[in-house]
Amino acid sequence: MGIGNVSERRLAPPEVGVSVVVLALGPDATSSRSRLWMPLVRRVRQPFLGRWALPGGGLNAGRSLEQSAYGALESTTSLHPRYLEQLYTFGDPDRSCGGLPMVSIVYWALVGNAEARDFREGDNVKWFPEDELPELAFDHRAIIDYALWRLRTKIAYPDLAAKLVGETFTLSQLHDVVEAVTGEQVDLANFRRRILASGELEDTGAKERVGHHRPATVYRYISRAAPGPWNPYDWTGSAPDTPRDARSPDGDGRPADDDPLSALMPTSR
Amino acid sequence: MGIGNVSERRLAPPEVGVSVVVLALGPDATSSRSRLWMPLVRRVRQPFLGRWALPGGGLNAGRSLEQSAYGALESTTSLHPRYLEQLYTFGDPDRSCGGLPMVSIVYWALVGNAEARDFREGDNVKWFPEDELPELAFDHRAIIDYALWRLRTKIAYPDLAAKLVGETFTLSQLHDVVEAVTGEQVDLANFRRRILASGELEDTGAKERVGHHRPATVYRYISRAAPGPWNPYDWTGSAPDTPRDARSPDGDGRPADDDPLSALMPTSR
DNA sequence: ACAAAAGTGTTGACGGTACACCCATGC
DNA sequence: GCATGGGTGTACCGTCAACACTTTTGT
Repeated sequence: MGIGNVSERRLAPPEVGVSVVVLALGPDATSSRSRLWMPLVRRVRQPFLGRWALPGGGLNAGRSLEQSAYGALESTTSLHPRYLEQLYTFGDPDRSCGGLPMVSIVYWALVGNAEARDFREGDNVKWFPEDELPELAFDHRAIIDYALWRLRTKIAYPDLAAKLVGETFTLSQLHDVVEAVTGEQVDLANFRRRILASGELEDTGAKERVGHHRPATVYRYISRAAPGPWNPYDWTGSAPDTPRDARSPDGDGRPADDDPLSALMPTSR
Repeated sequence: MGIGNVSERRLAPPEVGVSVVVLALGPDATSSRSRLWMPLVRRVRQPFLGRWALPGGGLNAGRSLEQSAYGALESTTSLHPRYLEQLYTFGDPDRSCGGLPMVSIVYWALVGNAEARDFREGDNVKWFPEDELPELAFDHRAIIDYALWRLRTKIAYPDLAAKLVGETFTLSQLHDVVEAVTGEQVDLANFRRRILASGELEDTGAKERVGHHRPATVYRYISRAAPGPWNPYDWTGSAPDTPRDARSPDGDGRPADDDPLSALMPTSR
């Protein structure tokens, strides 16, 4: 543990870890609408002992960064995200707050309603609504803001909303998610057409009645994965179904600044 | 965060470093057009001794990641990029090739014609055209492919093309850059309109005569950066892109472009 | 019949593409 | 004049927002 004095620390290799910003839909006390919640864990060490922080952990040798993120999330919160993507790597010196230089590879994740129930709440692990966060350790507040920005700019893509809402859903539910995330109103009629035209939704045949009105057809998200050599990991080896949708680098007309990494990562061979 | 709030770090800390994919325009032996070139350095250690690899280095304690990338680039190639952005962090176990676990925080950079002349070529540092790369060390080939993909999908934004071509330029030059990068033909008339309509170009008043024909007006890129400090809650995703320059990090090394990180990085204090 | 949500049709604005056309310059 | 690249005009097409409209359900 005790690694010498300050001057020695500056030369020491930096600490490296992964952190995860996890986002899920939850109730809004007032408006009956949904809003975003995220799990935080209380720190049990210095610095920032007692402060809330993002779930995270060290790198597991022998596992990919993504697997490490998945594992860190599972061990701290027992959550199994439906979506997991690298966000950014932070490593500026002044974020270490006097400690060792600290590099955090941050992922962001979405969990559906079903998965969110796996969550084990405790004194040191709790959900917080996105707009009522406590004081956070390190620069985690800024990281969260960035993750939220990323979600809001990408939520237009059907798959992201689908990850948040769950396995199957009606178009109204999907629509509500988008409105809850962006905070803006979206014309339902046009939303419906756009989404259906994307070809990424499949009619399950089921119908769902919300009120006592006309039932809505229930859809499922289908990944239009490239037929190529795609290796569906299997982050944990234990997760029953963690279908991460494969998105081909160019296969679809998606301009997104998204990652084709899936296809070119060394594992894909 | 990283400082294992849960499981202990089981193994030795991984090696951490930065690497940079540098892209610049250069001549094409045949077609008189331009194509992309990039500098590589020959490894002088195991593993992959003698193989070509991306310029890179370790993290400098007391410096931001971006500054470390900038510094690594300067010390290996003496290049000063006009644009520098974090690309992705690689850390899968099978990229270490039997050595220690290795995490590479990869940046990508653009240098203009003027800056490219600072380059010191040597036996162990050379430019290579993008489509005639030698065998590369580690997974650097895949990393480069990803950086190229990123460039090609983002080149539509005027600022990127401007970084490649230099301080001032004619619309034809800018157009040539885009065609060289994407490999596709772009209607010049429409290109001109689109670019000018973006409001990111400014007429310098100068004219430039290439052949013995009508002189072309010379433009300069002007960043439409929002004046004043951003409100972290203002990102509502409206602005898809906020151009920026990568300047010498002793000013302020700021990250990325399509993201608001610039505003929230700890250094901004 | 009525209310409320599901789902459809229609229109018009806007942005981008294709391509014809005029302008400036040196020979 | 004529060749060459710089620069403009215009018609067309696809996409999407706005919003009126029809359908299906339970009471």
